[in-house]
Formats: sequence, C-alpha cells, structure tokens
Amino acid sequence: MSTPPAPTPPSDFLRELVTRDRAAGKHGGRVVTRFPPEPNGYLHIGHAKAICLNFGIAQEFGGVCNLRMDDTNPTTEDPEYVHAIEEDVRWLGFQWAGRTYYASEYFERIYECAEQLVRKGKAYVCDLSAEEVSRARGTLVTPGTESPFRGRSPAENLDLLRRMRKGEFPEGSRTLRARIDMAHPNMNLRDPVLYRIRFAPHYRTGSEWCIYPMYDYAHPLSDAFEGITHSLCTLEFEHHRPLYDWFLDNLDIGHPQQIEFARLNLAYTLMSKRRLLELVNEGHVTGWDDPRMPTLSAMRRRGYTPRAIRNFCAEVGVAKFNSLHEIALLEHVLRDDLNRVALRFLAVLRPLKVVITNYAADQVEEMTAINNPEDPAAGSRQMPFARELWIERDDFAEVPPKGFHRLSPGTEVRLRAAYIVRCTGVVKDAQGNLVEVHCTYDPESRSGLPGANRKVKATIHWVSARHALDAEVRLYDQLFTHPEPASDAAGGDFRRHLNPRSLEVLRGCKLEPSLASVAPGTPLQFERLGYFCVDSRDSRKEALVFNRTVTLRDTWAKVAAKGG
RNA sequence: UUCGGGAUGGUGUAAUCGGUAGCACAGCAGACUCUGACUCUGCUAGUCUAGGUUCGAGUCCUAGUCCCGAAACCA
Repeated sequence: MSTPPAPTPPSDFLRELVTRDRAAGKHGGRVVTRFPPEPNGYLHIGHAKAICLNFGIAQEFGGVCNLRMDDTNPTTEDPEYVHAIEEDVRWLGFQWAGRTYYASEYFERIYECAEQLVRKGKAYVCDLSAEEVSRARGTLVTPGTESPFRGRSPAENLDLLRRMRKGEFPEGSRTLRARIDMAHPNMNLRDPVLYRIRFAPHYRTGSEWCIYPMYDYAHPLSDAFEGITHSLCTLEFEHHRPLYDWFLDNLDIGHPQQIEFARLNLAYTLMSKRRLLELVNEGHVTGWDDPRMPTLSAMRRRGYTPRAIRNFCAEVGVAKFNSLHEIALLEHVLRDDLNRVALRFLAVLRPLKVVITNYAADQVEEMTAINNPEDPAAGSRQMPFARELWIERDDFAEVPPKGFHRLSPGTEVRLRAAYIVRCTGVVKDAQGNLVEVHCTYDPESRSGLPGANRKVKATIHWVSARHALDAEVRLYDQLFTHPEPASDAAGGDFRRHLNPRSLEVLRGCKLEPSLASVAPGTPLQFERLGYFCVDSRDSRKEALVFNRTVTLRDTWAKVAAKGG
C-alpha cells in the first residue's frame, strides 16, 4: 500500500506566527488560546470560525484552548446563553480543559490590579458623567481635554476606589480611568474607563460587586491569568491592542500577544448578535434556533453537520481582509458531507396521482432500495409498490419543454427501484386541471431483473399512495434578499430586505413508510430533492415535520429556468 | 481631516530568499448515471494605478487611488 500524500498543513498568517514564536522559544514553546464569548446571545457561524481557529491551533500545536465566558457586563448576560454556548462548542466537536472559565471569577484579582495601577499613579477616579467624559474625549481629529480629576493623589484615588467598591456612590457617578494621554491619536488611549458603577446583580457573582471592569481592561488580565500565549480576536480590536499591551506592561502578570484576524461574513445573512436578537424579539423568526438563522443552534436544527461547518471554516481560510463569503461554498461543504452520510428515502413533496392501469388493484410488492450508495454498510430497505402511486408534480409535463426527459404522454420513465412505466393518458377535472396520470408498467422491468437493463431517459421517485405517510415539510431559503442586508449599500434598515419567501411550508407531503421512525437530526436524503431531517422541536409521531437542510444540486432547474 | 488595517479571476484563499500566479467554490462544455445527484474530464477568468530597481517584481522602492475599522460607563 502506498503512503497517502501528507496532508498539507493549513497555512495562514496565524499559524505561521505561532510557528515562529515556538521556534523562538517564546512562552517556553507553549500554545494556549481561548475562545471568549460574552454570554449575551447565541453563537453563530461567524463564531464557528473563531472556535475552529482557537481550538484548532491549540490542538495542532499540542496546546489547550480555554472556553471563557467574557461576562463583565451584568446587564446583558444570562446563564441561558452560557449553556447554549457550551452546547454549541461541544456539538462542533471541541473539548476544553475540564471546565468553563469565567472572566467574572477573576473580579477580585482584576480589582487588585486596579489598586496597583492607582498606587502607581496610572489610574484615577473621575467624577465626570458619561456624557462629560464622552465630550471631553475629543474627536478623531481633535485632541481630548483632561479631566479635572486627573490630578488626584494615589491616596485619594485609592480611598475613592475602595468606596466605589463598597457602594458609597450612586450608579454612574464615578469611574476609574487609566491615566494615559488625552491627546493620543488612538482614541482608545484617551484615559479609557476601567471600572463603572452598576448596582446590577451579576448572574454568577450576585450582588457581591457594584463595580464592573470594562472589556479593554478585563480582557488582557483574564488572558494573562490563564497563561494565554496567543489571544486571537477580530479586526475591530486592532487599535485596542496598544491598550491591551499598556495594561500588561504596567502590571507584572505576564504578557499574552493579541493577534487580529478578519471576522467571517456570509452573504444574505446577518452576523451581529444584536440584530439577530432583534429578529427574534420582533418575531421575524420563531427563535434563535429558527432554521433560517445563522446561529449554530439553528443550523443544527436545520440539519447541518458539525463536520460541514468545520470544513467550511477550513475552506474560507483566515486573513486580515474583510471578506464576504458566498452561500454556495457553505452549501457545497454541506452537501459534500451529507452525501457521504445521509440515508436515502423517497418522498413526494408536491404529489400527483399515478394509476398503473395494468397493475392489479389488490397487488402489493416489496421493492428493495439501497440506503446509501456511498456507503454499502448502510444496507437496504423495502418499499411497498402498488397500483396507485404519488409522483412529484414537477416530474410530469403534459407538454414537455425542450430537454425535459421525465414523464409525459407516451414517454417512459423508470420508477426508482421498481418498474419502468409508460404514460398512456391523463385525467382532468371539469376545470381542466390535471387530476391523475395513467400509466402501464412493464412487468419485465422490475429492478434487479434483466428486463430492467435498458436505457430510460429518467428515473423518478414515487410513493405508494395507500402506504404513504403524510408529513409537513418546511423549505427554507435565505433570510434576506440583499447580500449585505445591514450595509449602507442596502440603504438603512435590514428589515426592509427580509425575504418574504424564506419559509415555505408544504403540507400533505407523501413519504415512504420507513420514514416513520427516523430520529430527529438524522441526516436524510429525499432522492432527487435534497437533504432533510426530522425537526427536533415540532415533529411528532402523528404529525411528522421535516426540515429541508439544503437542496441537491439541480442542473435541470437551471436549464429549465433559462428556457422559460 | 487623525489613527489603525487592507487591496491577487465572479467569491474566497495560496505563492520559500525576487524566479512558470496555484487551490477551492461559482460559471461553461462534455463523460458517466436506476438520484438531471455523486464522480470524472476539459475550459473560462486574476496580481488597484503610475513610475522606479532588476536579466526577472504579486513580492523590493517612491508616489497615488480605493476599501474597511475606530470617538459606549458594550464586548
């Protein structure tokens, strides 16, 4: 057996940098990363990129990656989100070091560091209101002005800070600020706020604290406390890096390195937790796990596999260029994975009755169908065949368009895993609507028999009418009609670009009987239609509900669209 | 106007010290097919601009152009 070619190691600027650092003996060659979501919303496909990067790099270099809740703002955070985040990361296929970390568990140490900065004269208590601070900060092109409280002595600041902590001052009345440079061209260094007063209970620390650290201050310290070596974050934090470094330079607690990469953007959807929350709250979707949402919980419910998402993240690569990815790539990796694992079934979404006029009314045959041609181990199953069948409405045309090789009067098609039939006529109602199609079958053409070995233009799917299961099937399309619904180019409100046809509910769909006992989440292929799964939330034994994960590639649809 | 980033086919992403611009998706054409799927074959298409250095520039130098981000007691 020849050795398979060595998989080319993923190469990108992050991995190159880590490789260089290790070669240089930085951090003793260790690699420790972290994925630090704020528990104020559900994780989406954009987070998956960060997760794959942080956990992936740690794995590849023999290091670890911590899952850390960045929970320094008690007013927006909730344990519901903590659980959802943990579930999503686990589902994606990553393990973290024994337990979840929380920035909030460092509150005491973070506070001690603040006292240290105060003692060194690097931080001061400021009595300006939020609005005054904002005004004094200056603008992008004009320097700010120094706070009148900037000159307070370390002793006075220390006393004030301790009293802030004790709750002696009203909410919003004072802040602790770093003393850096109010004229700095980087606005993040114009005496940023370290602590604000909030008499809000925290979901983990309760009412123990009434002052809470800001992200810019808490984050580098949390990283340092955990011995993080490479702190990966998205581009918008690039000019926070000098501040990240400033805190660590002024505190002797170690110095992780912050490195920025471009966040993931996907066309025709949104990637902002705030806006996703608005979609949920305003009822444009049924919840965070509405299968049209880009959240991981929604994608899971819709039938995405973790492997497909991981492959997608690997395919998109990582750089510092703000890119917009086409949905086509996501769907490609999805189909690629589903094709390998999905069990095949026959299901008719828009039924049209077919009567096999030369087939005995009381006869039933069991047809054998392969469960997954990509995986012989998946075996086969039986499907009942009878005189009356359902076929797909689209598989019949009374007047076939050019290139159509499905069923039409006088032509033959093969019924998947059954017989070859020829259309002999149609039945219409008083209004001229097509009600049923009449066919004759060729008894010699049963699958497996020699008579089946002749060329027929098309093979179509079918379900025995009297054995069919009824089901609801939900077809999803992109949530927005604009590739960047929230961009300026889209002209304002993303709500204007909601796709009115993002959900199509089909009732009275006809399924082959073995679909009765499929577990939610099991990847299925309805042959010739797409990949589907049982809806984990709404499907019941007596009222089956399926989600369409993604369609099959449909070359004919493209041709037909052009022709007509 | 300030600061920080970034520009390679339609979309993304590679290219060791300066040495044949590669890969994936999409698109097009064909082969195969009991899924118009899968698979396979072929094709189309790219270095922001202008100068410069060099035998040779996506890569180095100079000057521009365009795009993104930044002024929460959010993260």
